[in-house]
Amino acid sequence: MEQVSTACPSSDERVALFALLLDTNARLSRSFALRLEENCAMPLAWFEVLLQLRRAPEGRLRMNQVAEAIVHSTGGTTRLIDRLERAGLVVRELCPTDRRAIYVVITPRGNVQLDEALRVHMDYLEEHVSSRLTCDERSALAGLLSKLNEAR
Amino acid sequence: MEQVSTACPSSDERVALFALLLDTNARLSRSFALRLEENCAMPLAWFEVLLQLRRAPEGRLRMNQVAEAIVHSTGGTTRLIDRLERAGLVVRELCPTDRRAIYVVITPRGNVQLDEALRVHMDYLEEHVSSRLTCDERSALAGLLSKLNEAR
DNA sequence: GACAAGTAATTGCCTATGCAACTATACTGG
DNA sequence: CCAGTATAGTTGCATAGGCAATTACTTGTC
Repeated sequence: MEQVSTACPSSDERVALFALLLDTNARLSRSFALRLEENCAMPLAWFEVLLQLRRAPEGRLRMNQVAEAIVHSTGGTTRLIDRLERAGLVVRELCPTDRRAIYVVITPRGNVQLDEALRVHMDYLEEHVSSRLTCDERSALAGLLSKLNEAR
Repeated sequence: MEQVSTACPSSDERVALFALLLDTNARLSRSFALRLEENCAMPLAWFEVLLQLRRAPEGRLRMNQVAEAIVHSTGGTTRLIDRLERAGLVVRELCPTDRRAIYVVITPRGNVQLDEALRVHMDYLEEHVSSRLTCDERSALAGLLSKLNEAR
């Protein structure tokens, strides 16, 4: 009647779900990152930053907001933005009301590159997402991920 | 009638879904990795390897299977297994029928540590998954992720 | 207004990991 | 059986990223 130990949790349904999430994410990001690198010579992290900047209401974010948005440490974000700035895709701007803060702003060149990357992204999504999930399934998935992702 | 450019895809529903997947994964793995490190002094990658080994039918996997299972390069996997072996959690075993191949096998010590890590994992899942998704929602999510994750 | 505590960003240092080159072994067709 | 090709794993090298310490600024308290 009794299982190996604490009811053998390695086959628990939630353990499997967590593993599946990691796995799905790893495979999709990996294959998309590869395609993005091949077609646009752009690392996935750059794409994430540029996308977050475009989505931001003011079209700009502060360093710590970038870090939060892409789930990086602030230290890592500093260097990531260094690289993006060196590539001319973003610029740092001082904040007039708080001299500690720095805004990250996308440049025209950054916008062009993001548009290009988004075209590649749409093709990728067509192949890897639209072909596997219907529109209803996609919105169901989005809803579930949102719930799972809720801050406490 | 016409949008900014290719129909402004940065707000496309699928783009958002992809971003949400990255984000959810990043937040959950980060917070779980932190907890695992605090409570078991075990990196998330070690946990993934040990879990995959326990799930494997024979209780062992070859190097390339480990790499595939955890979505790492083979080079990265070599060194990851180096570290796990140095910590005494797995051992490498020669394959009698193919002298190129190497089996990775979990040790008793590895099993003990994995059990401990699984307890921490279950607590984590209780807090972060069970509290946000019902059982039905979890299985719906698993189904959707599986479809999305399907190899072509 | 001065001091303590809090916050934003950067930096030093370290580790993990990817890619490509390499070695060793296995398979395949003549 | 040999040559050529494919496969398994490891290594050199380079880079991205985390953590903790640091600097600079701000806010709150008296």
